[in-house]
Amino acid sequence: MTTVDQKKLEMSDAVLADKLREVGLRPTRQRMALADILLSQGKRHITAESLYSEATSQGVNVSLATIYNALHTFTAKGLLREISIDSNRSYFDTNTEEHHHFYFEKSGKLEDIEPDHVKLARVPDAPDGMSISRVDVVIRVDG
Amino acid sequence: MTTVDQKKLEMSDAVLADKLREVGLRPTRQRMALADILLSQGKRHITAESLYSEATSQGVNVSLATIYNALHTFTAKGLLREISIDSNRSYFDTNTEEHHHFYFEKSGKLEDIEPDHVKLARVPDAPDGMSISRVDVVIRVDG
DNA sequence: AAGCAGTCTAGAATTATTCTAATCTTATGG
DNA sequence: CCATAAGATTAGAATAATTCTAGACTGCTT
Repeated sequence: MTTVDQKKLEMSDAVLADKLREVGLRPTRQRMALADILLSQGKRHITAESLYSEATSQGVNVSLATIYNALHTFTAKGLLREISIDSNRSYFDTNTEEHHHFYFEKSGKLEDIEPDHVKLARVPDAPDGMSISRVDVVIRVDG
Repeated sequence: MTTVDQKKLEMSDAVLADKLREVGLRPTRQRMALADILLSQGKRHITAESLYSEATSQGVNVSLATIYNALHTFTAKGLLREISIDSNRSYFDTNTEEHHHFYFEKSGKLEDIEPDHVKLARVPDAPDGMSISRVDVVIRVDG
């Protein structure tokens, strides 16, 4: 954050802090650092490990427990979205808008699909008095 | 299998054994027992744990390692299909045909969607010389 | 400035899955 | 048939990922 040499912050600390407060989270030092990594750059697909190493390599000292806390609370508050590929591969997506993914089976990488390249012609009604909270489409390609 | 009182096998041992041999798996005692649970009843959504307890409660003695082996080899051979919901919830589906799912966030249960109730109007081309190996649609409902 | 609720941390604990290496089984070929 | 080799199974150890714990700390309100 302001503590180190951040050349091209795309979001000021004030804006980030507000973003956190908006969803009811206190802008603590660690959360600010993680929010900076997660929210002030473009859309990204992140894992607990990748966030952890990115943070530590930037000189930000957070425990792994805090990484998990942050990922979960951010997700619960709608700042992130979780995408699960298989039992041991799950990503957090910084893009929370309706969109879908390619999954590359070989590399294990995830990639956004251009929104207008997928279209659901028919979506079933939710059973009973339930409502649909989300539709996920994952297209697996063998590359 | 034939060792115990199986009242209403919906698939004879011979048929099951052939099914295994067809995909290059030897019909061992354990695999037969698991294949019976997995393949000779209707379409089901199963976890490692649920398969394990179902097997043991039927008096079939298999180690957990064998459960995982079976689930993975069956999946690799196309007898099962894995569906991952979130980092710690993943199911094996005995229905390997193209179809999609409702996921009930409250109960954690999965349910097939009638095939003609979902329709993808547009699917993107796979990048490069890659090809699409599978399309998964999971519709989350808040019930 | 003080206090409380919320947050952070290291390390222990838990959970799920995979590995190991010894033993056993199935399919085969003589 | 029997011997053999490749393939399977197993218990238990090992690993990996995530969560828990309890004490220290910090942002926010007054």
